[in-house]
Amino acid sequence: MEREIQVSDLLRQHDLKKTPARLTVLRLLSQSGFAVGFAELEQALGELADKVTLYRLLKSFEDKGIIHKTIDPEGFPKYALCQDDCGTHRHVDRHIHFSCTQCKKTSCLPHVSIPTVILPEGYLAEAFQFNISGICKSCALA
Amino acid sequence: MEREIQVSDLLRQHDLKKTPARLTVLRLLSQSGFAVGFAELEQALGELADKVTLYRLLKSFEDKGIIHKTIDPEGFPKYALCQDDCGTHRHVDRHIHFSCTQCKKTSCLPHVSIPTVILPEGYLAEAFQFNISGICKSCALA
DNA sequence: ATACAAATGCAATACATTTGCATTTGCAAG
DNA sequence: CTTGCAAATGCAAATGTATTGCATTTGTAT
Ligand SMILES: [Mn+2]
Ligand SMILES: [Mn+2]
Ligand SMILES: [Zn+2]
Ligand SMILES: [Zn+2]
Repeated sequence: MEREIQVSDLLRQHDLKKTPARLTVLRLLSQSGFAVGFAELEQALGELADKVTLYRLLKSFEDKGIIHKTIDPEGFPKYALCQDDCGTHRHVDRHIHFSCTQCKKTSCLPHVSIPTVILPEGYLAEAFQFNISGICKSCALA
Repeated sequence: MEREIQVSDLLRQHDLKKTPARLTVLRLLSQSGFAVGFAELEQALGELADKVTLYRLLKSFEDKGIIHKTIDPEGFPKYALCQDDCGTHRHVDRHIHFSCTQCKKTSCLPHVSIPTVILPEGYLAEAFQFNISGICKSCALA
């Protein structure tokens, strides 16, 4: 019940009511080692909640700084729990994403150091979005 | 007429017929220093061509390796001429993109060197997509 | 000038996401 | 344990974006 308590707390901390749909989504995201696509979340919900509800809760989670969205190289949005100190309408997800061209899974890579990009004179960097695609560890071994 | 000849050649080289819509799009892309959004291209075409035609010609340009598409931080696709040696179904657009949060313009930065990202053991990088957002040169000065 | 494949226009379709509104539900106060 | 109410949800409709089918037009090689 360790994890259950964690996701409940996450909701309470952000003034969001504890509903079955929200708990299911947060549980899946906290257990999966990957960024999860809409379809997979929808399937996990099953009859538990409508597709519209999923859209809405994802939106509110994102607004609250609980999850972040990343677009994989094929254009599909993937969702993952924020690991950094994100807050309401303030995201600081400074990490690289890796998408496997074979298994199509997207991973957050918070331990990979962010390279410094030297921009031309006059440009001011504020945020970035780095996606690397290739073969993931699992697929490489198989 | 310098540029006109260039875009005509571009079409001929890729076995694409020289049509008003295609010429207009290529001229705009070759003149604009930025990656251009669908809406702007559509406006440039005016009555000259249908929206569907624009979708189709962009698709064929991309397939042929004439243009590449990049998704800006707000999710809008932007199109730009390929600068590297891309070919039919073979893109090698290895450059960084910069999107200004103020003027919303996206630029290709072919002269910015690509940083080396050290991935965890077992991962094999094949391609990347780096987008930096911030304030562009023009907006910084203004 | 002719012929034919390629390109286009228009309508219909497909699909993803958003919105409006009536109903239900979580939760806090009494 | 009830009650009250804002928050959350379900369902239908609306929106927005991109694709497809098919009849017609157009570019270009001969
Ligand atoms: Mn991430
Ligand atoms: Mn580019
Ligand atoms: Zn994989
Ligand atoms: Zn700018």
